[in-house]
Amino acid sequence: MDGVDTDWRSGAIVNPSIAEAESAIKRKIGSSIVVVAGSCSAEYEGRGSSSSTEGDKLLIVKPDGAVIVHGPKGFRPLNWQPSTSHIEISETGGEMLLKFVRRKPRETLLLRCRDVWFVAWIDSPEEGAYWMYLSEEDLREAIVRHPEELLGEKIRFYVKEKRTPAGRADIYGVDGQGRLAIVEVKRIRADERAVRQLEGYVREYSKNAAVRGILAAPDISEKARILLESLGLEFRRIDLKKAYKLVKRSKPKSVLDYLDST
Amino acid sequence: MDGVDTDWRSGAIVNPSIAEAESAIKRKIGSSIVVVAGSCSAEYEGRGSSSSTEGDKLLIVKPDGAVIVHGPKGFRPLNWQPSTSHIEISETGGEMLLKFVRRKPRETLLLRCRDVWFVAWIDSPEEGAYWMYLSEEDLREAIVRHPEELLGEKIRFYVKEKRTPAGRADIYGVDGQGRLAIVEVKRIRADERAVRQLEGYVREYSKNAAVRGILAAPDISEKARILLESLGLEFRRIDLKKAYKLVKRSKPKSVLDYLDST
DNA sequence: TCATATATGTCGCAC
DNA sequence: GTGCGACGTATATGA
Repeated sequence: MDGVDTDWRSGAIVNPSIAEAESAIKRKIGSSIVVVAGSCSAEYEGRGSSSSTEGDKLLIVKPDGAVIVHGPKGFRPLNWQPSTSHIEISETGGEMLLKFVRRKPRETLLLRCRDVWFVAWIDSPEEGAYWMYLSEEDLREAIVRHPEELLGEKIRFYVKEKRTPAGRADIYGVDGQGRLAIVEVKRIRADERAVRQLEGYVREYSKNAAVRGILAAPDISEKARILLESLGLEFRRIDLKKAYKLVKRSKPKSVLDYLDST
Repeated sequence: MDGVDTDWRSGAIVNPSIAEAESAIKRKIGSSIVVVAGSCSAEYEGRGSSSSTEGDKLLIVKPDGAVIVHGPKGFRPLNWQPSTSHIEISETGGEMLLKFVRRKPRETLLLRCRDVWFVAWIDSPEEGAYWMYLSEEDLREAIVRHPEELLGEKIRFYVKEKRTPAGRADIYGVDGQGRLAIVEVKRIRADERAVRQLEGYVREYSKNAAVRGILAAPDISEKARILLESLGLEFRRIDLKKAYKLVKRSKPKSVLDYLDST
């Protein structure tokens, strides 16, 4: 074995024996991000079932119990476990067995490693602040605040995310003619599901009065458009860049607030 | 620096200087799975936008151009790139910059690393065979082949995934009384969306004749059940274990075929 | 805890 | 390539 182990916040051992790998993993798991590379097979049994024969695998175990197994290709893991309630590490017949169990839903992931190429770790990893912008919530906010710019007409919105028996619609308002307008917002191209959802909300209210159903999205699929028109609903194309500028201008403090708190 | 570099199929250098890290990454990228741990910030701009401030990150770059950035928590990566068309590695002001560009859609991922904890790699990684079973397709197949065992009645199915203007229903058949039966299959607990979908397909056909709409799933949410009953649709609880046994028994060769071909 | 809705969703398949 | 629905979807949020 050719090993390196230090007092630093991270370390690695290269080409360890199975026993050495096992000991290092046991010592580091729970408090560190542990990365194990080796020639392993994997079996998963839970909501579905999967199996992979021996091949090079990269295993990542995080302090919060997240487990990720990557193969040589693709960005999606072969197997994973969002949170693991129980971990067993053992050795049998020159193989290292790693068993990750999750309860609710009951799932088990079993790794069987014949060779370990390296074990590496980062102790007590620190998280950076993270944010995304122009979320669907931001877009809703932009439409509520700037209906004329984004929808092309004046609508006074008086409630966001109103509940109805059929579910929850995005925003409700009153248009220039005093009619109720129900607006379903999508940050991405609207599909048939969005139309059906909107239809459900509109139907709920149209029992009592005439109601406009408006689908606001940057784009709409052809099938969704046909369905929407056949149901007497309206589509408003949203300019995301415009919305982004409006949100940025109207509440730039949201990001600053976040930065200040970190 | 405390480094290890060998002739083996894998290796690692621990606590390298920025220059050493850069050189190792440049040498290994493309042919190896490269794992880099360090204190980095990341910015993504493309279909969405995200930003994370300095913190411990784990970067994985695979030979096929897949890039994955993990933080200390959760099973989902902070950032990723399914395939990268262009990679730039450089050094500025004591920081290592890693820029990953993807074309179509145009996306860029920029990592800025102030410290590198380790760089590790697996050369020419080998893939094992992989398969999954009891997918939704398997379940559909099981219902088509064994309607009596799984739905509790004889239905002769004559087409799978028929297209309708409202979309695509799972399976269509004729029941004992000669009525058209449209079956929507869900491998997991059915929700309101599933009911709405089924309703759409049924409505499409009920213009011409009486049609039964059957939702087949291992479970159904309470709200979905209420909606389903109010729409005059039916629910059939599916025993997944029974379905699994039926599929395994009826076509065990699928797995064997796969094994033979590897 | 359950239910709902989003996602840089991704993936696979039909057109 | 686009369109569309499934996914071991995971994840956040509200009831």
